[in-house]
Amino acid sequence: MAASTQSRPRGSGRGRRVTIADIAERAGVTSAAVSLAVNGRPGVSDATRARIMDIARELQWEPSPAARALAGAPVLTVGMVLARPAEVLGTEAFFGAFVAGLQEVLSRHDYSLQMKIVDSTEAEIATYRRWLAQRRVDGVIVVDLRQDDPRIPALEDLALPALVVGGPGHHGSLPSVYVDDAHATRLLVDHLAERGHRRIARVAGNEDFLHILLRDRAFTSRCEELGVAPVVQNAGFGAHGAEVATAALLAREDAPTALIFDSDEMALAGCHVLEESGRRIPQDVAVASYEDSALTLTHRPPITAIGRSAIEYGRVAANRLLEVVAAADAPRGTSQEARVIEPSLIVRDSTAQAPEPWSGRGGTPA
Amino acid sequence: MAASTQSRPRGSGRGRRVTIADIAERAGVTSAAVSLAVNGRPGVSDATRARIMDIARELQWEPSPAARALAGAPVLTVGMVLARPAEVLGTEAFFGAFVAGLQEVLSRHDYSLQMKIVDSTEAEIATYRRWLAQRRVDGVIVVDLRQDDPRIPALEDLALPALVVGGPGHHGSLPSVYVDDAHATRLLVDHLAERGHRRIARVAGNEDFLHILLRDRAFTSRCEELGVAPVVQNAGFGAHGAEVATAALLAREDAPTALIFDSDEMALAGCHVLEESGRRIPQDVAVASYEDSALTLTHRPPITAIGRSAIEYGRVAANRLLEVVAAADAPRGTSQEARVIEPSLIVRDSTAQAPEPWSGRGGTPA
DNA sequence: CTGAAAGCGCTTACAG
DNA sequence: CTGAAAGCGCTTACAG
Repeated sequence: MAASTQSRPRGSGRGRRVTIADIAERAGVTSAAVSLAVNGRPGVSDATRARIMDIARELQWEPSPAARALAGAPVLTVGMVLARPAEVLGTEAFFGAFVAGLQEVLSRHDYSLQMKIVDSTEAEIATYRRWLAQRRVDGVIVVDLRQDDPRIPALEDLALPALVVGGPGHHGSLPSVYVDDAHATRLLVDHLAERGHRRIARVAGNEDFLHILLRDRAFTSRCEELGVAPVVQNAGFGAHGAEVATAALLAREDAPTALIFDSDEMALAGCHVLEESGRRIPQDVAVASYEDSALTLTHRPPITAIGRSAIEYGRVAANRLLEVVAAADAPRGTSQEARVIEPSLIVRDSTAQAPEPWSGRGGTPA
Repeated sequence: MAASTQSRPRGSGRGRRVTIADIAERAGVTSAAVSLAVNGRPGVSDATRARIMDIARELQWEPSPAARALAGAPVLTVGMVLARPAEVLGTEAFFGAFVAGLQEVLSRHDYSLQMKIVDSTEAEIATYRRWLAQRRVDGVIVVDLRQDDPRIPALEDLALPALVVGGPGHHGSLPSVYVDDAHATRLLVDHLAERGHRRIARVAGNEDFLHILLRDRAFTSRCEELGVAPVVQNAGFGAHGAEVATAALLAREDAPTALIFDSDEMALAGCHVLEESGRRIPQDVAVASYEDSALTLTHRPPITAIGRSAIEYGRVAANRLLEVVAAADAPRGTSQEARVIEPSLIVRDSTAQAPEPWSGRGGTPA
């Protein structure tokens, strides 16, 4: 190893680190001048600023985040607390993609994302409180929004810049970004109705989450508007729930001719049940998913899905959070507003065909 | 909002924060004594320590990470740089699960994970250098190990505690954790050979990565030991590559009777091609995957897979990294060693059956 | 076991 | 535009 073997200061780092004092000495100015110069603030002449910058580069100076934070500057970190077990997060395609999108934007702005996994909503709120007291983060991003979520009043009280992912509604006075699930629902229902389906079922995920609830409502009301018979089958989350739910739907006398699943994982699981039962997709049953992914694309037939890219969702959330954090320093601005992501429908073969006429084994003809 | 509207110190936080000076004053000791007490270090009597702790709790004191870091204490953060676009990361099931496993362990130890996405290996190395200079992290975790990886010598030089995920070999003098891919390969090949397969193909991912290369080698040599004809079909990563590769294999005169895929995503894509071509799994072709997931389990038939849980891999890596970081403070210990994760084989229906006798359309009979 | 002090590397008023 | 200083909240020697 090329590193010096003599004992170095605690932690790490080879030799003494370069500080603004070193730069100041070389430049023949005070460290305050250096601070102003490197932070692009007025107070030094252009000539001195240039000289200082050159020396900083030459000395390979890097600012100390700790010193900056201690002196009151932003810590350039945002936090996200997850009150779900690693097992659940790890198996959900949405999580990885969302985080990747967040990271991409945050990294570009020299921000980092601090994540923490806890096991209850109370622990989540306690973490926000602690992060604020420690000045560990400049803001937080709140996910998995629920109806009447206790985190919202807690955060409103805390004066910690926060962005809620989810809505509309139920995010109190906090800024939010969300995908318009009602619109997505209408896209799906309209598409299936157009294809001639008159009995459409929704295989619904965990209804604790607000967006699931919003889909339920939009689904029922849109079906009714179109004179279509809506069925909502609760499935909890995950593949297994979707299998059971699909089987239950198939067993009905008036079995639906089209199924909409809340996630790509659920859709796949449902498809397998359909195939096993001998149904063909889309000839016997049409299938669509609220979540697009490599899986929906790869499946045979490829599955019609809502093009809400989780990566893009992450990017939008990160950009919005950075705005919110920046606004927190400024005089109270108009940062409360929500931002909506408009979903699109990607039509694929799984809904390519009209349902075959029902050969009278019960159920109301449309 | 209940928060005070009067101007508060820059950043955030309501009112003046509680410091060890406040505790010291209340307890009638110096702040040094408080520091010793709250950090569980000797130097204060048990009685004073207890009194100090009580007051700290009462005042809801939280240590300032910035002040601690500036004073030389560990920053309680580890870093991970990813030199892959968010798009790729986001669609890979492994990433989310691995991160979830890392986070679970790190969170429990009050460590946080700092991630950064860059677009080249050079940028990755530059990031390590910068993080070290800034004292931003206590250590880093290196993923996506390649043959003769330039990051290894760079990190050996940098005296930044680092854990390599990958191996064996090619991690230089750095500690490493890895899944024994050679062993996994033998498990798969042996299983298929036992089932009577004599023409086995490996649909291989991106061979830039060391673990893919190690699988290739182990695959060929094990097949030869067992008198089985090995075929390695390069597919790059992702679903599309796997489809093309599978189709190519099926087109061969001596088409294999068993296919091993490098990931669950690839396996699913391959299965769809098989199904489209009219092949039945496992009657006509057996399928196995190096990566287990909800998808391999949900598929019909369920797919035989290596039980290398990405979440568990993340947990092991996190624990090992924490050891490495702790060892960096201590006199140079024996932290260079590698730690191996032993994979297991989960047999499912996709390999349930012996291949049907080859009705003489070419190829060498076994 | 306890006290008084220096120092970590910045930023931010406040004088000149 | 520039200088001298205080302060952020800790930890760590170093004396008593």
